[in-house]
Amino acid sequence: MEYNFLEIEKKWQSFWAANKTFEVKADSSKPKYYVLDMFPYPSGAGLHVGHPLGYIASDIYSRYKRLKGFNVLHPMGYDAFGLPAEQYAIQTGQHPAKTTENNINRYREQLDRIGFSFDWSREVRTCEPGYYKWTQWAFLEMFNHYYNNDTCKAEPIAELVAKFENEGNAAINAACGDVEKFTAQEWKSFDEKKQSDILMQYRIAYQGETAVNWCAKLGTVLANDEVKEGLSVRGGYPVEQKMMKQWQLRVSAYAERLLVDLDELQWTDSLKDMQKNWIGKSQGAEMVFKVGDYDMTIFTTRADTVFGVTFMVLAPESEWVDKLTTPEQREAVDAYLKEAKKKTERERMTETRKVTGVFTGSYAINPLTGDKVPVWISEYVLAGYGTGAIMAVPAHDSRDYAFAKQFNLPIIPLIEGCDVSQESFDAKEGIMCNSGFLNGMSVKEAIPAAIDYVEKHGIGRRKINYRLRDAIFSRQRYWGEPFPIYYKDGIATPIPLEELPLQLPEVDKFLPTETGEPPLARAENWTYKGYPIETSTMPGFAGSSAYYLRYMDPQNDNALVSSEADGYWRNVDLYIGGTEHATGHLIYSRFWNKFLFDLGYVVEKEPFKKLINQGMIQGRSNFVYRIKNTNTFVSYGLKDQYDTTEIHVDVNIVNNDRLDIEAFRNWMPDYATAEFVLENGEYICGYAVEKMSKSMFNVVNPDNICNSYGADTLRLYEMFLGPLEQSKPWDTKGIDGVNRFLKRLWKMFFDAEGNLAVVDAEPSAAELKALHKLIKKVGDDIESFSFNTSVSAFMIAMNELQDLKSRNRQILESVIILLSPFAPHITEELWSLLGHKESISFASFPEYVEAYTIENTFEYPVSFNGKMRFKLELSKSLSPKEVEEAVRANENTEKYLAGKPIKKVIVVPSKIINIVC
RNA sequence: GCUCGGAUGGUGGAAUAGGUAGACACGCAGGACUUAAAAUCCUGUGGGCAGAAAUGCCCGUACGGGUUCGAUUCCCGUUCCGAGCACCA
Repeated sequence: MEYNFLEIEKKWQSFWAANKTFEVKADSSKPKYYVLDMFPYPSGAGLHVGHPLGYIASDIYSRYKRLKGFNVLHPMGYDAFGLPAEQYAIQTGQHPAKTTENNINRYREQLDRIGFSFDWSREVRTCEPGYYKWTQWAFLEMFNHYYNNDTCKAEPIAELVAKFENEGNAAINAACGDVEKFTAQEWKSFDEKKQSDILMQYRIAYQGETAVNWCAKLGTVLANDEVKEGLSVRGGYPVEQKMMKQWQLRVSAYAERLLVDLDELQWTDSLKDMQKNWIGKSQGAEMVFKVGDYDMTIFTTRADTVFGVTFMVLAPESEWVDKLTTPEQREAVDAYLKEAKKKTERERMTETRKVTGVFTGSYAINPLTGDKVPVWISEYVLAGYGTGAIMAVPAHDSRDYAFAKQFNLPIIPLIEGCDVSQESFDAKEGIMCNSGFLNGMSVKEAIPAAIDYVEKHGIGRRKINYRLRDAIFSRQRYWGEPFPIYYKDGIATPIPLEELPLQLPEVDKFLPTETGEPPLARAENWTYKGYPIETSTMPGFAGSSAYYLRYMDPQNDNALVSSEADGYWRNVDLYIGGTEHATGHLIYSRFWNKFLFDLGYVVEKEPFKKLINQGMIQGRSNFVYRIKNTNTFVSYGLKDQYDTTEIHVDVNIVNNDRLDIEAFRNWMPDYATAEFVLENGEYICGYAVEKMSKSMFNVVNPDNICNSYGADTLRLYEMFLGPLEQSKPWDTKGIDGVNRFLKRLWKMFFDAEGNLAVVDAEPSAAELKALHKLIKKVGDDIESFSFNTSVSAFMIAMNELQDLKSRNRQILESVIILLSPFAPHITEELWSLLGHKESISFASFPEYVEAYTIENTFEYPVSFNGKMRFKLELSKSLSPKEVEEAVRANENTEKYLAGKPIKKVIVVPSKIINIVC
């Protein structure tokens, strides 16, 4: 009987679907386990072999947990809103809903072939109204709440209004924008518009003027994590800074909790570090400098260096710029601002070392020394961080130093013995000098002492700043969730909850209007009760921020998730996905969850307990070498004898770096008449490891692998390739090894005639030892996500059992249970051939019995003075004294010792004996 | 520039409470079966030296030091590669 994987895999995939094998219910009699993959954006290109890596790992873990008796929730869905579908729609006129659906269907076909144990009855798609109703709902909840810094949680905006009516806002400690103080009387005297504007400053989802990343080519603003090196992540188009009024989420209010709660998560340190850096907490002080009649506040982490301030610097966008520019300097300042504005973010970054700036004409008074210092404007100060203004200490900050050198400003060293003639001294160490009452202190003492001093004298206070900015939440695009907001006389007003979802309207074109408004402005009757509805849509991360909650209760029309479902499933126990979401999705999702936690909708304050980042699978590209100006190709080993051009060749027509010459001639018309210079009768290709992409002709499609080797082989091979979290190249040539393993496993169950040949008998000690070694290894490996070494362990165990000619039923049944998470189809088939009616998924993971694996004799390698010499066989573990006697008694070792005395005996239990003589 | 992570045969990779480095697999070489090929099975395979052979010796985990009876593993320094952040005061 042959191992017919095509038939077997099809059979069991249908079986699982028909029997709903992997559908789960909230079942409180069993412990729950929630395994989640980062759901894919269904792109037009389909899946390549790199995509399923994480899904295979999570599937192995899910199937393992089921065998261990857990009620496992393992769902899948699609992150279906997004730019590529819309860009494609603009080019082709096809509706993004249509292309998205086609892509989803293609994805589903590909996923189904790999044999995942997803509960597809819980599938979600972020672009479906039934789903995005809850995205809109969460947005409105954020709109209707503010962040109370005293209680450290989100609270209803209605409660805030009540406080305003009673006592004004003087005593309110909330995360908010710039708001003037007002009394209860004043609040009541404000008109509706003014009150609305004030409340907007407090809302968690709010509309505000801010510097945004504007991408002209995409026609939309982007969040910080959607921009890399001044270019948009999607498309790679230039991005510029622009002041715009946008919807934002007050993520910054949660900065401290997002930071602190990282401690309890089982995430890798590197990912936690990335989030910590992104949140960027820094402790320092705010200090007030008088400039004429104004009090200008700055933020510093080096309060100790205030005696070395020789100038001040404002960000070009700072509101102080206008106030402090003197008439004489007005022209120069305007010219500078105009230049600065013209630059894209990209240009600013590449010119990072170029020092630019302009003097405002005003002077500030150093509050400690009383010195008069000039106030400058420069791009190196950021408007969005701190107060947008700094005190410059050129002796101890390299950026201030560069500026001072450029514009010839004084530099005062503050640390004994430091040399600031060539560069600044940035380290926080040394003894203070030139610093009044701080003289003689170490820097570590001086920082708090300086802050204490300014606090006592009312010139400043302790302050913590975060780099984490509020998330820009609107996009001027079509293919996203519409905002459930309309403008009643210019006042942003929510559409009532019971009227959600607000469905995405049809438009004639997916482009901005002639007047530059977003595509939704093209929709007919895009109004609510006659008032205009918001025309921006929500960004990609909106729909992916709470999808893990929706899987718990996907059909619920009355709540995002019922409290019963949430109370049972709680949060994700294991989350697997790429590291590229470290500062985007994984921050937003944590924020979103904490907000819902504050409101009592969810019971856990963190969404993802354990997180594994699977590495990327890279492509292994092949090259041919064309002799310049000819159509002749020279083999890899001979290419240096010619002047050649390296050309990518499709890896599918290369086998083991040998080019299939006929296939190459047929590959592209240009090569039909190609000539070859061969070595040993073959054309050898060069290779390189690169990103898997169409343009490099190194894409390997999982469907092809399933057709020629089967899904079980694909699954095993992807795991066998290397550690899960490491990036590694795909190379199809190694796949024969795991395929051979499965074929040999299959053969173990049958005799030469093809009949099932399993023996019912008591297993031998040797068989039990091989099995229990495997149980231990596989169990430990799965728990630690070392799937590559467990695949090896299966191969080793099978070799051992083959040597023993084992056909023992008990042993083989246990082996296939162990293997079933990795290779579910072949093991289901064998399980059923062995007479089991139920799916192998309902079997139990075999118990490990240590007694079977214990050795009766110990073979100790014996080393003398560290050099390995002999092996010594002992019947049991011995003490050093007993070992010394055994060594003396042994012919070999005594020969080496030749009567010399033994100084010391070191015994490393069950590993090695070292004799020092 | 700052913060992390990594470097082991021709290839992917095993092995860390420090204890026989190179498991397992690919590739390669040789052999069996076959008219032949595929498939399958067996043997060998880090480098060097000696030997007819069994075998023995030396060198080897990016490089240079250190701790230790003993280091791929721990510590210090260097080089190279990868990822993230990027004027965050």
